[in-house]
Amino acid sequence: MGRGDGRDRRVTVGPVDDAGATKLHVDMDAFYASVELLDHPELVGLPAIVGHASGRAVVSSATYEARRAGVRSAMPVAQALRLCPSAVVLEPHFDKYAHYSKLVVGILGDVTPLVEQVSIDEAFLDVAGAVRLLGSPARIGAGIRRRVFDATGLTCSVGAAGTKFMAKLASTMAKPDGMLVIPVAETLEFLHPLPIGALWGVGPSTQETLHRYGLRTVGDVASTPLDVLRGWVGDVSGVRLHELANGIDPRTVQPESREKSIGHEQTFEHDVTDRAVARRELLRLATQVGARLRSHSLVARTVSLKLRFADFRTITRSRTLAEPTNVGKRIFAEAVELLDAALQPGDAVRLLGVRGENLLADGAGAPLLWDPDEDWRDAEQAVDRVAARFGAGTITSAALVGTRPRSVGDTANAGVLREREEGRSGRRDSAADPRPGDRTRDQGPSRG
DNA sequence: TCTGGGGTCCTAGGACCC
DNA sequence: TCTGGGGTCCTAGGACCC
Repeated sequence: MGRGDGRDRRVTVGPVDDAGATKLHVDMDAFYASVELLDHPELVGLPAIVGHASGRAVVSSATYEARRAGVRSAMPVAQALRLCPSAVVLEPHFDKYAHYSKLVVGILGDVTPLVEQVSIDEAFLDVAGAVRLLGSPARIGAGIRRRVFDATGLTCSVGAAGTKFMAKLASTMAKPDGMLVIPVAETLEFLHPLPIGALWGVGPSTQETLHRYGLRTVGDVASTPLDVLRGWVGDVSGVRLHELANGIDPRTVQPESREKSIGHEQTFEHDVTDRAVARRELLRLATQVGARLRSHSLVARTVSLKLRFADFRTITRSRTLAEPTNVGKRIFAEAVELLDAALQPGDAVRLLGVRGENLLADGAGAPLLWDPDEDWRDAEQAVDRVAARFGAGTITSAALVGTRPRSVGDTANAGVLREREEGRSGRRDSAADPRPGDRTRDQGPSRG
């Protein structure tokens, strides 16, 4: 019944009560694969997957033809090809996806300013205030689908319901290239027959826990006493699951969201035992993180290292700094110490990751007069240049590294600043000090 | 041919302060 | 002198989402 119902309502230009269904979820269909097919029209209707061709790659996206053969995203490409040998493997082009994503978000922004982009291919809209001007939620949804297709040649699916969770459920059921309105009055009727995995936040682990207690459907969760549920899955998850299962989702559409962490990670093509190779990769990652922090005008107070070993065991190590930073070298210095402390002789490393956490706004307006990822000696020369131009004492060391000047009298000496930031006693910095010749090789060939 | 890369959120324990 | 309790910060791990 459930699925049949969904199909029947896919075309919503009918007597569907959409008045209260003012939360919309817009989800691009097989986004990366569909974008790639724009450039490969000869592949339309054929199985195709997007992913690197390299050994450890996984599927980023797959056409519906490939999905029919069992291909799923996050599946190893090799496994996907076993399931679907005729599938064409396409290299991803993230710049293209970002481009189309922007076009779509622009269209959504014409409907209402209340657009919350959840990922590159998904967004929520609150259209409660737009209905007077643009018509009912179903009309608005249909308009969005038409405009997106006209502007990009890509299809999307739209769900409309009374809450974000139900809207997302609706778009999922409408896929591909469909729209589904779930009238508020029919919320529980839709929800309760679904398997518990349909609940937002229920993955394999929680599902197994709930199965152990005999729960199979969302309706089962809804009728479980809250306190019992909390005992099984924890206080916060218990409350959330109980609410969602009863059609309650207090989350509003949040147009602006600030990032809480910025990181990069890389799985090696082959596990790495050479410490120097690992450090070089760490420097590359830290440099990227620093650059992205600066491009967002942020500084990180905590540097975190992620390490995955050959056996897939994964650990994280983090350190909170006395002074927040967005300087690649500084991030690298912390990360490499964490790495050296975590690594045992002979360890084979599968993946390295660097992340900046505890983000703070960088000082507004402190201009970068020197590229922070240049050598420290350049910093000292920069100090001289700046002093010559503006007069000594007009520029602070903080401005030099892109952080907010804390006191105008700060000494304009990067060396002093470096010592202050590395303030903990007894720390040697040899590990943090790549030898001169390393630099060119750090950029490494290999990628891409 | 085992298992990517970008994130968020929650839990739990210890340190530390009052 | 036999040991409370709350709050906050930090760290580590893990579940989950796209």
